[in-house]
Amino acid sequence: MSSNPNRLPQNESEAPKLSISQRAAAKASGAPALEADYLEGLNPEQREAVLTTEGPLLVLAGAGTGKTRVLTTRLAHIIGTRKAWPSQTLTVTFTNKAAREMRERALKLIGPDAGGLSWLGTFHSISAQMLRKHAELAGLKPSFTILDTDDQVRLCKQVIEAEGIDPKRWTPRFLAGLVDGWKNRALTPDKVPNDEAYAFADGRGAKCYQIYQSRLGVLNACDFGDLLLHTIRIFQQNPDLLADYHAKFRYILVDEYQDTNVAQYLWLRLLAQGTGNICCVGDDDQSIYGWRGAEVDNILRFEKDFPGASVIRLERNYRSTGHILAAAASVIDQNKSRLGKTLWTEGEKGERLKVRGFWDGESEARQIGEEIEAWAREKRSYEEVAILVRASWQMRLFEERLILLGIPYRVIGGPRFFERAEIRDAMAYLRLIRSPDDDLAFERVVNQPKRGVGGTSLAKLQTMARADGRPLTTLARMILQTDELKGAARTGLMRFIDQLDLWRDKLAGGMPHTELMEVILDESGYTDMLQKDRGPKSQSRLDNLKELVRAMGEFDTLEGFLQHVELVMDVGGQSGGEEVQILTLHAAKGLEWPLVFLPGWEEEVFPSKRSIDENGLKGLEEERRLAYVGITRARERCHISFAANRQIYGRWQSVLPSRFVDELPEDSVDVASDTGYGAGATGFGTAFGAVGGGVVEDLGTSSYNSPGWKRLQANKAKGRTVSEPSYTFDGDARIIETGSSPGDMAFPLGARVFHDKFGYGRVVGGDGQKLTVDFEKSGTKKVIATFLSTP
DNA sequence: TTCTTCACGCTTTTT
DNA sequence: GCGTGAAGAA
Repeated sequence: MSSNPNRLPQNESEAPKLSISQRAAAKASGAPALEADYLEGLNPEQREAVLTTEGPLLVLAGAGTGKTRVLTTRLAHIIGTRKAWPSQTLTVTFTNKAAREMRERALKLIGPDAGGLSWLGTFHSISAQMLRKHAELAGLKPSFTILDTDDQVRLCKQVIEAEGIDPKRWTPRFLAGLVDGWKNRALTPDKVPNDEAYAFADGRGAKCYQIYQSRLGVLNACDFGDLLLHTIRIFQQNPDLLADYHAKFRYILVDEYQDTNVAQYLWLRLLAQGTGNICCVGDDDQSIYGWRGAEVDNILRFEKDFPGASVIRLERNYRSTGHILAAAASVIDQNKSRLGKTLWTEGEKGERLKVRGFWDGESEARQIGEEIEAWAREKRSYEEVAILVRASWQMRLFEERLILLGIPYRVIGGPRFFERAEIRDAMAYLRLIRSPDDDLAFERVVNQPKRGVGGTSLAKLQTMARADGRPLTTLARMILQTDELKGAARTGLMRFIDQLDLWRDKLAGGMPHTELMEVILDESGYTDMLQKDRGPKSQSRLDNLKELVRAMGEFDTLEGFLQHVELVMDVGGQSGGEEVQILTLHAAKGLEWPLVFLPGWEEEVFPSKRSIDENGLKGLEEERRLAYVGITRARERCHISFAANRQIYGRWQSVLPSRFVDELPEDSVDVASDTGYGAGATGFGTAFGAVGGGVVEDLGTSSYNSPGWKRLQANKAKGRTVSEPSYTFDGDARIIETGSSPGDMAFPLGARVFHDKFGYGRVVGGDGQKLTVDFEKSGTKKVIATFLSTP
């Protein structure tokens, strides 16, 4: 190795050796360390291309093919061969977590002495970094604040009220969503298409957006979208500045390219115009963030967008068994718009996937609980197990079950630390001390805890502030000079302003920011308020505030802490030990487990009804990619399940198996026959038999057009064993709601039934042959259904 | 101003 | 079924 670390090596053999643990082994096998350790499985041309390609490069990396390895290895190679210094590379990810992991892995390869990777981060953090340098070019002060979703919505509310729009008809949340969507597509207020502006308050959409933007300017703030948009505009309007960045960034690397939105694409394209050395890694089949602006088209169009681009396909999977891959492939193959890859493995075919139908969510959870116990009996660990659900409300049943069984588990996701009300309140106090002009923070805590400054006083302040163009704190001081406010409002506001001044002085006087936080919570009465609240949540709120103080201690200054938190809305989570993981499919991207449960595969739950309603085929295909992501998380075993009846928002509903169940390949799937309910048939028939309730619901109307019925017939035609709903009904009676306690019939006691003649009723009895229903209105008990065969 | 009551609506999640 | 949020009551 060269003794002078600052001398640029003349050729690759002189490049610094790589400090990776397996280096010795690699050497023994005669292969250069990098390739042997990290790019195993690529053919020689691909290896060469990943490491040395100049110009645009797209790596299409299927699930489990080592996507991140490709990116880190390329980065390390560029730095290791001194094609660029670390500071001359730009590496972009979507999440802070991904950025952290990338940094760790890259530093392992290039060694910690190689210099900081100061331009490795998320789109937003890198944009913020740039924007703080050139804030004045965007009409901002470098100390601008970054608003989070909550602030955004509140600002939208103000805009709506100021415009005299009915906030019930046109909700602030909706406007915030529209603005967000426009920003994702890099549309400034003047560029919003007319018809879309009409989607809000009869054509006032673009105007509201305009006002929202000018309010942001006054507040010296931007939202997340602005971080990118301002940067893009600065680049467009200042070619010489852009040229500086072109000279600076010799290589650009992008992770998860399929998740980029229009703004991010433009941002990348501007920066890549310099060297053209942009390497994007992604998988079109794993694009699951369309609903927040990701454009799969970006990856589909890559070769057009970046002329002369090379494309590499990584299709060898190192993660899952053959059956799991076959199942995933068979599902994703139904999607029309995809680039197309075929994953393969040299590993075992492994176990077939299990598909099971259950009567309801409880029995599904019960069964999954048993499977996990069996897994543990095989001396395998709980942390190897994950339950992946479509929506977070589905988690509850599993939590309850695992608690009952005493199985340790952890829910991943859930409310973020910095989004909790108490944390946001505390943060608002800090923001107000840092910048007295932060109106949103002022509004948030001026009456929290209660100081007698209620809606009327605040509204008075706001109208005056708006007329005057001055921030709320300034106006509060002015109004206190007059006798505009009386009684509690006046004393409360005065005390608030005085306290703010006092705390600000303490900070200026050198009080550590952690101590200041404690003082604020104490003197403001916030802690008192929580301690007096005997609610079930108040203790955990107090704990959270303690945790906040602890987290603040990791930063030297208040300013450093605030700037970090605005971008990274998360606090370093404790990594779990021996725990089953429960998480959403979205949160599972990028992770893997030996044993994966995929419950709740029911039409309208997964694929989600709303997704299809709102986005049609596009929505459905995204749901299908979600199914693909789910299946490919499994290394060894994968259990898919669905129920016939499910409680959604407290209401019982009959549900049908997801169409994705049908898309699984028969050869790789076992359908269990122990579903218990339904008409008790076997094979795929069981699955659909169990769903008899769903078919029955529509009896007499459109049941023969329902997807469940059609599939039942199709399966019958294929010669599979199917079970048809085997009961006749008196009139047009239909099951509309089922009880939760399964009796020994297909329709448990308590099932709610509707009858054309008698109205609503509940199942009160039955003997496997007959169903007796008590009708609420008429008071008559009547046998309405007779089973042709005993279930 | 604050407390109480009813209506509503409700994916997925990051920055 | 539950939490939020806005309208009415003390």
